[in-house]
Amino acid sequence: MSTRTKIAALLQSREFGKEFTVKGWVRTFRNNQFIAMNDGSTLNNLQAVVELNSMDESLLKRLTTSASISVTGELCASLGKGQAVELKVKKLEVLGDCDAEKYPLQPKKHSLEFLREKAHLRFRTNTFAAVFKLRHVLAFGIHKFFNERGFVYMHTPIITASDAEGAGEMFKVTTLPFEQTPRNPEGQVDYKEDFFGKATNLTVSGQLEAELGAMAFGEVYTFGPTFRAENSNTARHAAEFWMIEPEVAFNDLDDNMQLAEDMLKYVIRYAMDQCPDELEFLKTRLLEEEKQKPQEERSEMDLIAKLQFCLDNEFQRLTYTEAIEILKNSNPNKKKKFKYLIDKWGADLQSEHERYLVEKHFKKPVILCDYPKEIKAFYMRQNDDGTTVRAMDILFPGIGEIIGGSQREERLDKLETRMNEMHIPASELYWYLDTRRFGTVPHAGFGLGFERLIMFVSGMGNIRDVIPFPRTPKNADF
RNA sequence: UCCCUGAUAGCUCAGCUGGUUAGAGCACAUGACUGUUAAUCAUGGGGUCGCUGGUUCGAGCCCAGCUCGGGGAGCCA
Repeated sequence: MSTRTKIAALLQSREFGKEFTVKGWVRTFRNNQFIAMNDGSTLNNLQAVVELNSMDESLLKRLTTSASISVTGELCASLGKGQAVELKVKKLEVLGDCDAEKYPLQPKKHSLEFLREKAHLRFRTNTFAAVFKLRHVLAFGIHKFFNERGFVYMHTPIITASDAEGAGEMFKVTTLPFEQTPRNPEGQVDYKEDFFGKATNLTVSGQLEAELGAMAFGEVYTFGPTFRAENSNTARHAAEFWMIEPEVAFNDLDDNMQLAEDMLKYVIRYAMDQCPDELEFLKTRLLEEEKQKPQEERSEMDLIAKLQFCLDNEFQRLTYTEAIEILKNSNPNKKKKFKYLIDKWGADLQSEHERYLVEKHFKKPVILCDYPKEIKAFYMRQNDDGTTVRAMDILFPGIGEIIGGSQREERLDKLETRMNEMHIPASELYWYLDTRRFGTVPHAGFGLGFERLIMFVSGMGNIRDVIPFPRTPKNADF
């Protein structure tokens, strides 16, 4: 068995004179002498120094970008400036060659679009190493947060037969042959012949099932893949994404908003604690990128300052009605700069309105609540005014909606009436309605788009760059 | 799906009003140099100008359709 020291540990070590073995991949080989190598344990590279004429020339020729190597040598204080320690190479072995002429990545800046096409190799770049390390840390932080608060992690089904929720277009799951699908006497596809004996789809949300768990455990959360077959071509939509959906018995909407704000702040702080190098790198990357933009489009704060600002300030809470008033009296509305002008109560807010509220008016995360019932889902709790429901959306700068949630309608009669109005078949959701029949309680929950959280924390502008192998319309490579 | 925009060397991009041999930097190869930090210097190889059709004496450039990317919108997380 070979012992190897990880670069993260070695860069911290000051055991000069001691011999270590390091294994990793070449990032660059400079001056026929200096190997910058990385093993994934840290964003930082180790400099391994080959003494001139101490190694076979043909061996050094093989030190191309991304060749895998094993290096044994003595740790010493670096003579050069960029690093504190370096390894004086005694033994060098190439484990796997990498043909520099065929290997697509070069030690230079590549566009994100180009790297997206090389998704199988992009982990080897600093940017994506940082993003996907951050993704791991944020996922872990979310589990940590809920675990510390006594939530039960619940696995809701990926394949579901309930098509009544209306959260979006669904992917069909079937084993029926596309040619000659079995038909019933009316000529429709006969799903009785299908694998599950009924039409099934990939889940668009675990919420309804999570509510069932909350009625026993009190507080549960889901964290799993979610699928939407919408033909959405934007930087913040994917066909397959991960969603976190807590559901808490006895919580009202205010508790719900507090839980969401606490959770976001907890995981952002956790990422800042665990990934200082990664965030520093991404901050610099973003500053470089913004140099290309005209002055007025640049951010006022750098990435780390933005995250810190988010931690230090209360999210702005206001009702839909208050938001409409602000928008109605806003400059862009008066000067008719909005594409969709706000004239009356009841209109759904467009992206431009949300962005105005978050980025121009309040300049911090905003929680909007108490929306008109017409523009929200059937399960949201109706307010006494008869026109609004206890819904809430959390809007983040640059991202838009990062969380959507509500207090749920726990009163059976009100829920059934609303389902009727919205033509949702109660018979198919008997199991959901049973929670309101048997020991119903007020409860609330929300859905957090995991990739949108990563986008916010990493500063990446496209959802395709925060999920390893993104699935979007016309793209399911790798 | 709609609006705008783009596709030229392995990568990033320039290419004038349609004109004869399509360029640069980086990468790669060869050599020089040797405490470099995306090393530097010299030399060299490298192109189906996204695809299909059209206009024209002549198309990288103009027109139409298609494919894919980017920005915005809708749907939402």
